[in-house]
Amino acid sequence: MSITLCYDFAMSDELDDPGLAAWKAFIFAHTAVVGRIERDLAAEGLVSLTWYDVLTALSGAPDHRLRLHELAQQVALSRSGLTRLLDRIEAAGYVRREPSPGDRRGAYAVMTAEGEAALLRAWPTYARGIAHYFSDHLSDEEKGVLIGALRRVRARTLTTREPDR
Amino acid sequence: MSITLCYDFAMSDELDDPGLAAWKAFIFAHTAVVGRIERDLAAEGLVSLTWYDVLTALSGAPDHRLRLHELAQQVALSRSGLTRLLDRIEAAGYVRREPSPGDRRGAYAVMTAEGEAALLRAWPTYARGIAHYFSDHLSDEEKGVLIGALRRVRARTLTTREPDR
DNA sequence: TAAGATTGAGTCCTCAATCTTC
DNA sequence: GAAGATTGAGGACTCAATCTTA
Repeated sequence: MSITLCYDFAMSDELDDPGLAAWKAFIFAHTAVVGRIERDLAAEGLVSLTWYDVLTALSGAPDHRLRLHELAQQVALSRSGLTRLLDRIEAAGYVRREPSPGDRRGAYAVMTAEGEAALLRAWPTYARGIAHYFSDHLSDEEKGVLIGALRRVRARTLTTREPDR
Repeated sequence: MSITLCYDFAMSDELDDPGLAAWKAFIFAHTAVVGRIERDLAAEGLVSLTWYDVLTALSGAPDHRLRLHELAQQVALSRSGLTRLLDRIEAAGYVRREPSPGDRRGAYAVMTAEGEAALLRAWPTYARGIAHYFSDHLSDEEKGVLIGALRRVRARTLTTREPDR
């Protein structure tokens, strides 16, 4: 992940100084906080953030099941990446694959009871990490600004469709 | 990287709702924007963000050189991770290793002229990405809040020393 | 032909063990 | 023994090619 950046080079025409400073603060903070939370989870033998994401996506889906390609999109992984990730999570017993009734090409990932239990086990240390490393250091006003600004940023970059890949 | 999260579980004692919403906005935005910038750089055959970080760290260091363990820390990589990364960047001709005069155990990474050129080539598309996907969508006030809040978050999580690893 | 999923090859990271020098 | 760096083994991701079904 990006830690350091650019810069004593000529500034870009399109990018101003506060814009660059905000970007640096953004990625530096991300690296620090996510790294710390990952290590806390690992230290207690809990599921990693990636596994957490998969289980959460399933947890929020109807019947706790999702088509593999939908799941891949939700966790921002390539299809093949998801295939292998799911192999590991399935081997751990937290999900199982089920054939799709209507379309014999496809499959569903379904969360098991063990998966739900793993999610619940991990949540307290995850929540503690978010609080201790992140939200405890923000005022209510700052939280509001972050929510508004960063949701907008995400929405705009997702809708700025690229050439297609 | 973490895309999705927790929750319709019981909230944590320590984590309030706006805190969680801010966290989600934060990591969702990061995934979207960084992913997009990485793809833009790759599409033009430029150095990845990781290589960029290494070259930038060297660019900002006295004499364009840094001890390997210092460099590892600056780019948030393990020592072995940095060793291998540097192998690749060195093979590309962007850095070279030099023995440390005072301490024969250690080595310096030194940026070459080619490395500096690669940095300069990548900067325009990187800057454009930061502007288009991130800072163009923020008001001046929001930039100010992000800078203040996220610098504080990073500083606190870096100083909250952990058991040591 | 195309869509869903998997496999093969290759990249890039980590931890633990090792080698060298302090 | 400890610090700096590398190596071995393995985990986890990507793109491109493949297989199956639509």
